[in-house]
Order: sequence, then structure tokens, then C-alpha cells
Amino acid sequence: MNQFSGKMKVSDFDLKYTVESAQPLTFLAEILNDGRHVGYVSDSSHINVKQEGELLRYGSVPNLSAAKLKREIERRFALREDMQKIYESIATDKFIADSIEKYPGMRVTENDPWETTVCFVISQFNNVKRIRLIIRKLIETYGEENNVEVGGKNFAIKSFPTPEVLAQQSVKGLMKCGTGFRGKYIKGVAEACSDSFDLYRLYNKKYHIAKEELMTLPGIGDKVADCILLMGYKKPEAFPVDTWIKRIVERVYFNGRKQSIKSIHRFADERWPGNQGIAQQYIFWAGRSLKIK
DNA sequence: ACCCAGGCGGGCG
DNA sequence: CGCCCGCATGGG
Repeated sequence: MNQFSGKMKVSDFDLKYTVESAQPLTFLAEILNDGRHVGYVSDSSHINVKQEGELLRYGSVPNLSAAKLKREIERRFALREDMQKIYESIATDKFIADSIEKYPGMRVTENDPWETTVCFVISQFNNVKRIRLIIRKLIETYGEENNVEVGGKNFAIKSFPTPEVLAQQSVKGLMKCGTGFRGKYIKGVAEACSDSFDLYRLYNKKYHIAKEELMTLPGIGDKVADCILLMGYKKPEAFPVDTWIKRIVERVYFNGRKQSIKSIHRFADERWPGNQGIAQQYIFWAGRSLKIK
């Protein structure tokens, strides 16, 4: 749909692993050419990113300034992070070291807090394919459409539905998009966020405080809150504990002994201080490929 | 025809 | 607290 106006050299970055690792872009983006080409809408601009080895090409419609576009790409894909340094600090054992070797360049992306919140409320007790389907329907049904003219051609860009728009919908309407029992959560969260709950205020709050506040919203518990804090706010201490992480950590680090969620959080905080979230991502993918049950 | 999915909320002992 | 259950839906 658009040309590639900018390019940059990247190292320790893999677009495919990054967008296929169940992050918001996994649900929001069009993923083409086996993950080497990704398109997504950010702030009502359509952005294209393509990786060719260590070269990253990118462009946007409408055309953002070169500086602004570069900032968006760097921020979204966490390209300023020193992965070698992070890898050194999280490779505390062979299990994670092997995972880093298997999925080099998988990064934790930074996404809009509202979009991230909706994505992970939808993600609970669900699977990736269906999450994508539901998110696409929500955007198609309730997203605002902007028409953009480029080179005499007209493009319609649909952006993510706002809290205000979703708050006005009936639960039944939201369920028509396939949200299922999460429909009431989406409505509740949208109502809060379009009223007194300011999601953007949480950027400046410490991890634990922000987590407590998120968990006051319907449909947001321990795991979903951590996903939002990690990929919406880039709080690196967030360590989402889902069924997989719980099983894997019990198996790999506790010799199979059952642990409470709390105890798993404590363990992660001690073992990967400051990089819990990235460690989580590598643990998850290593464990899934081993099919630990 | 089942069975499952990267949880959460509510009810109970 | 910790445990257990129900929950909407589409794909395997």
C-alpha cells in the first residue's frame, strides 16, 4: 500500500519472532511474507516495516516526517535496547541461553496502553487465531475511518476504536464481534477509561502501583495486568505468569514442585531483576517448543 | 462430537 | 487466603 521512505540498520532484531510472539502486533498487524513484512496502524497512520537481513525498511501513509517515523519504529520495536547486555543478564542458565540462541532478536514491543489493554483482556482463555479475529472485527466495526490521498489514490485507514466509542456499545453488540464472555469486560474497561480512569497517567507510576490500579478494572487480573504493563508501558519488571510460564518454571526451576503465582513472581524478581519481562518471553517460547505439560 | 485456548470473578470452606 | 467452577466461541 505504501512505499518505503526510510531505512536503518538493525542488529539483534528479528521482525518475525517479534511480531509472532503473541504481542499486541500479533493481533493488530497484517503479517506478510512469513513475518518479514508487517503493516499496522499507529495513531491513524498506516505503517509498513520490512526486514531484509540487517536492513529495516519502513514507510507510512500519510507520510510522517522522517524523524517522527524513525522514532515510532525505534520505540515500537524497542530498537534502542542493547540486547547483548540484556541477554547476558538474563542468560542465568542453559534453558534461557538455549532459547536466546533459538529466537535471537525477539524483542518486547511498546504499544499504545489502551490498545494493549483491549488486546490482553480479549486474550484471556483464548487462542491467538481467535484473538486476531476478534480484534479485527472490533476495528472493522467500531474503528474510525480516515481517508488519505496518496499520489491521486484514496486509502481508507481504520484506527483502533476509542474507549468512548466502545463504552457506548451494548454488551450484545460487542459480543457480535466474537468477544464472548469478555464483552462485559471490554465495556466495563471502556467505560472506566472514557470516564475517570486515565490510562496514560500510569506511565509515571511505579510498577506495583500501576499494577494495583489496572487490577481494579473488570477483566484485568494478575496476568493481564502484567502483559499491559510490559507491552503497553514497557515496565521491565512485569513478568506475566500464565499457565505455561507456571508449568515451565515449576518444571525447570523447582524440580516439578507446585508453586503459587506469588512465589513465581518472587523467583523471577530475584533471578532476572530489571529484565523479568524479556526473560518471560524467552522462557515462554522455549517451553512451548519443548511442549512441557 | 468433543476438546481446547498465554484468565478472571465469584462463591465456598 | 486457597481452591474450584463457569464462561462464549471458533478451530482442530
